[in-house]
Amino acid sequence: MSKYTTGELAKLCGVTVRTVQYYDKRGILAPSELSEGGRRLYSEDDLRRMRVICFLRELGLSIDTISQLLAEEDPGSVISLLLEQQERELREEIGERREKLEKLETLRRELKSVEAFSVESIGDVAYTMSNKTNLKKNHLTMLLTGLPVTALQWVAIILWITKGFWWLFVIWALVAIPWGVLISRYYFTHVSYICPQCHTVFRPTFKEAFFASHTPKTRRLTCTSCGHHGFCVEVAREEEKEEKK
Amino acid sequence: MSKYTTGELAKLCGVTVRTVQYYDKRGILAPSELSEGGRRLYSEDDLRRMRVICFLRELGLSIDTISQLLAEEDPGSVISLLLEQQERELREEIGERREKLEKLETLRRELKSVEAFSVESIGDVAYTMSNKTNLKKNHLTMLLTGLPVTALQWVAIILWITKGFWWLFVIWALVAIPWGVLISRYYFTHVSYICPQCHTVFRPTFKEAFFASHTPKTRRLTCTSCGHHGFCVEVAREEEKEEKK
DNA sequence: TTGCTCCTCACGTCACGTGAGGTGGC
DNA sequence: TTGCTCCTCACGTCACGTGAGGTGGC
Repeated sequence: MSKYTTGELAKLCGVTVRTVQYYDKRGILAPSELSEGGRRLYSEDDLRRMRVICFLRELGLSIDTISQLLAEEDPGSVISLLLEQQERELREEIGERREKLEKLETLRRELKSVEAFSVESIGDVAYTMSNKTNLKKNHLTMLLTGLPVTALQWVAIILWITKGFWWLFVIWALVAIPWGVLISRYYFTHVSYICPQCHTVFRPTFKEAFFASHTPKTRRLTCTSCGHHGFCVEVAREEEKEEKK
Repeated sequence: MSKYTTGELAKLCGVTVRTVQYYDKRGILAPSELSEGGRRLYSEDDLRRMRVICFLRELGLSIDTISQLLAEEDPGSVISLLLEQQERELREEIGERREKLEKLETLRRELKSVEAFSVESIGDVAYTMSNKTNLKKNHLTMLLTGLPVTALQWVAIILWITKGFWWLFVIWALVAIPWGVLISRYYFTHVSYICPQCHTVFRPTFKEAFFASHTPKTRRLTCTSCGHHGFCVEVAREEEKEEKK
């Protein structure tokens, strides 16, 4: 019956000597014998137990869980539960990491388009990312309410060309122009802009926003906080809260 | 210019007061002002910085990485690298967890078929899992070397039936029987068995193994270590090492 | 005055790793 | 005697959380 020293056991199980000592300290694997000099001596049975412990650790079970399992008088009844729980936890962790990965990729993509980079730019991107769904909702509303007007426009144009009903187009224009103003007014009360200079979220005047040149995500505006003039990123406006003094 | 207390800042960023205090201690976000009573007061700029920190933490960046990033005089040049590195790490972690999940599922499946469950059964399953590829290699070898003999068998049978060449079948038998013995001998020198009683890996005699009843993964044998008789799980034999006294 | 919030200090978490200073065993 | 391995003790890692005992500010 050969006995193993701490180092031998460690090598056989692919861990360090400190890990073996630590498992002893944690009471999860005590050596079955001690030499006169106080050195740990492990038996064949100890080795088997150590291998089980290392295997379970590789699966991510905590030392507490393992010691609970080893102390159980009927391990068969709980092992399944513990393993299932561990599987659930791993699945959750994978999900979390996937979300983080997606956010990281978005962040990296968005940061590429930032011209004047500073640490606060990260905050801007974070802000746009967090309220992206609200902004999308706004855009969808615009699109849906715009559809009937656009349909009317095409009908008017087609009837003008085919039947010569030019007055129908005039009627459309009389409807569409006030409608455009109204819907824009509604829209601009539901979005704000981030100044790339001072990183404040501000609301431009309706007139400036309405006539400003823009891209799908930005609009050339003057910051009401620092006076900077340039393209500002559009975000959904936070719902109003009563102002604290 | 309103100022935020520790608690307000914490609430606005969705963290605890202790986290805010900890970030101060780590030198990553010092309050821009202290009250006469020694309480931390955070400015609007501090809030923005805190939001950036929290966002980066949500992505899994370490505080050291973040503080390195914030201290950089030109963060734009390193942010991309740091984010990519974080993505790599996340991908690695996802891979690790996937592997663990697979192992866990295999373990759970295998444990269901164990009749006399004890903690050491986990060790047995771990052992069979770790040398599964070697065992598969053995089985593949058997299959490939068996193919020509099987082919010959079918040819002999068909010619016997269609042409009446019964002597061809006799020749086949004269080749096949010694071949079967030889290949079996080869096979049994490359596998071992785990005793479900004492969990030792042992080698049965050729004769016992050859005539023993078996399933695809097990064989009914007598353990050379504890004398237990029953179905033992087949595993690939470890390569020989010189024995230590 | 009474809650509430905030303060610091020290220790705990988790599974070890590191370093120091000493010693057993071949 | 000389390396090598092992021993214990104390402290570090990481990002906080917990609890104690005290205090500022409304």
